[in-house]
Amino acid sequence: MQNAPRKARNSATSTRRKSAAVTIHEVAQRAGVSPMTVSRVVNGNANVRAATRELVMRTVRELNYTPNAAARSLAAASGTRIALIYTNPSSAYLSELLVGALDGASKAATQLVLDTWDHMTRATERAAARKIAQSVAGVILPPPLCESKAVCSELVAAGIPVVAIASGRFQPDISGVRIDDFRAAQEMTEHLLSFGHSRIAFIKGHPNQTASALRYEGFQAAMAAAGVPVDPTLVQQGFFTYRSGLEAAEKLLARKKPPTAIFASNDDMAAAAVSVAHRRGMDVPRDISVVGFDDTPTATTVWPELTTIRQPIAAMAASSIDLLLRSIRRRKDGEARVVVDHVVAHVLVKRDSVAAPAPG
Amino acid sequence: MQNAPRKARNSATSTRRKSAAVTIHEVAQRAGVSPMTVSRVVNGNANVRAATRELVMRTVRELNYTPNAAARSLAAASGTRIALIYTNPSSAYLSELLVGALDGASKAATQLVLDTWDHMTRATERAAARKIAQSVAGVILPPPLCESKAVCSELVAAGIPVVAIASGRFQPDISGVRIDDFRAAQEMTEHLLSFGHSRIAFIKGHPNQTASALRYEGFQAAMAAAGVPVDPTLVQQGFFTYRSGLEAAEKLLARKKPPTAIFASNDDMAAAAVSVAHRRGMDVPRDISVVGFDDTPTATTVWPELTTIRQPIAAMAASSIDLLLRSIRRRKDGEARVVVDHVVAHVLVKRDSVAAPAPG
DNA sequence: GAGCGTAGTGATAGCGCTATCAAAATTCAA
DNA sequence: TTGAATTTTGATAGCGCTATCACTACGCTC
Repeated sequence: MQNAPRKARNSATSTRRKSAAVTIHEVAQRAGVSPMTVSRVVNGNANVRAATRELVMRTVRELNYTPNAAARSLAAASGTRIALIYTNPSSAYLSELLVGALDGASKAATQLVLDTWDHMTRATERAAARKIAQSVAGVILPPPLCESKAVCSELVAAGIPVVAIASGRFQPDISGVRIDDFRAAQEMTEHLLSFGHSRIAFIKGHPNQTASALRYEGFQAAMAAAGVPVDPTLVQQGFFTYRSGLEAAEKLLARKKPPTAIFASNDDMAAAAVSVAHRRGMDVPRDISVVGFDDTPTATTVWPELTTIRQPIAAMAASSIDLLLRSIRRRKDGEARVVVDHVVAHVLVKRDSVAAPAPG
Repeated sequence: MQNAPRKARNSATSTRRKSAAVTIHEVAQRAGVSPMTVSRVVNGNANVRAATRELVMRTVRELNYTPNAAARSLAAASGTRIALIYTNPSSAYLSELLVGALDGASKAATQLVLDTWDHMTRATERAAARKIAQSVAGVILPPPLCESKAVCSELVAAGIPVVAIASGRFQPDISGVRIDDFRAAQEMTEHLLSFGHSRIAFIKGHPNQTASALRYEGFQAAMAAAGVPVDPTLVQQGFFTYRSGLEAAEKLLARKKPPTAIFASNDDMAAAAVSVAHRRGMDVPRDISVVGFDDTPTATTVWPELTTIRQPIAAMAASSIDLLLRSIRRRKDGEARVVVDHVVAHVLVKRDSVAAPAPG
């Protein structure tokens, strides 16, 4: 018994509303393949002949096709959601991080979910990690969360891929996207030395982040290489906050023989150092040079603008999404977990906060 | 040549993956109605008999049913993408804006796309607006873009809903989510007056943003209401940047009889004022009080922390998404465009930058 | 040459929901 | 009481995508 013969779908006959967006069918038709093949290419997944892949990709580009995220997550039922978990909401590079992550996510038609974990104990962190592991397919961890053994181990145990972003050191269990903090600090120190500075003070970062140690080690290494001794009284502990920078700089500049340059482990502390110098009637950079690290908005907000190290956070975030997506796919295909350490280039940005030390 | 006998589909036999969530079908079955009726009830939409509605709602509650956002947006084909366009990447509240927008978007299974428009002429803005209008169903516009006639008119002409966020003044054509800048500035001024200040300086915001004018007017109104004359030489033009705050504060504090309080139109300029005060050997708040506006991270970064007006940007962004989605739906239903002006509550946050003026 | 893997591709059937329209139930007018 | 107007409900057909599996080539072994 034949069923209703109504069949000819789509085209313009549908009574249904029409969304203007390009669909996978149009791409398929144009490329002369089946929608399924397009899907495979777009997802970089299965085995598609190189020639076919090439053709489809070109068509996708021509038509400017973007997968519909809703349809995708509905069909896959696997809701490819990636969580970005952050702790300190006022962290200076948060917006750049978000912009980058969102950009990467939207290019890949992946849903990005945000989560703030504040004031957590190790136990609640564990619980939160377990919970998030059930609702997303991957996690991006900026510092200081990526340093938390509790969080990482829980996530790894749950089998979900994790990417640590801007964590100082490569961790054996989880992938990372970062700059070479050691090398960057070394270069910055060399920059200062090249101006003739030798009494260079250093304000350390928060001790719970490996990047802090690396930056300090880079500083030490450059000083040692130049044969300039590091005066231990010119090394102050900071915590990456403006406040801590204020205190550290205060101690540094209250000395009868203050340093001629201050290397702060991040921009906020450097800005604080500038503020303290001003309060004491010193001109920056004439009386003292100050440099920071990270190139956050703070660096260009204060006056004079800070010489600093640029971390391409947005690009790093976008590439974290890529990395994560690849891991997720691999995992779904039953392949073994692969841990990647992606080191991206930093840039020494020279602005107006460095000059040669005053003679004498 | 018999084919594979796999046949018995659906029900629990489906070879397809299974998502654990309760579906509309289960609710329908349990309630003894059709899925369509459940859909209607859940969407509060059409005409459903009260008794039926009641029954369905009870069942929904019993089963703890939550609509699948992906399926919903797919079926409704409701423009799934919303654009958030911003200009100044280092704008202090960008991250809060992003967090809020992303949160709202993910709750509604809407795709959020970001776009940066920098260094644009009126012509390129027009072109960009026309282009974006083709690829998204709605647009969120933070300042200063929401003040651009070119952008707004182009978008409105294309018929796509627009929400201006934190724009000072209600615009006839487009919906807005904002605080009452006038009232907020008024309250802040009253706060200063209540401490006994009368020589209050004001640093104005960028003249291209209506919020600037409103804040200034609020200041004037409060002064007038208190019968305190505004010294015109104590009013400086700023541009919302730290640098402009620096210059304005410099002029203000160089006077032989400096003000006892400075009301800056945003936090960055207030922070600059603090810095200038410090440089001149003045203590904040003992020698001079300084207040800001917006409650951006800057407000709590500097020392002392700034008394300021909190704009709940994240919440405003989330509610912009809601507003937009509703407009999009209305538009699809062929209903007339409705323009909403949503004014949310601000908060006067008292911190450490205000004290009574020094006697004498 | 029959048998049997193995890449590469396509046909089919949904994922959970809603638009559409027809059918059924109800109300109302005459 | 009956026919018409109205309200309420349900059956059906997709939204755009992907999981699954059948099928086609093309090797390869024995």
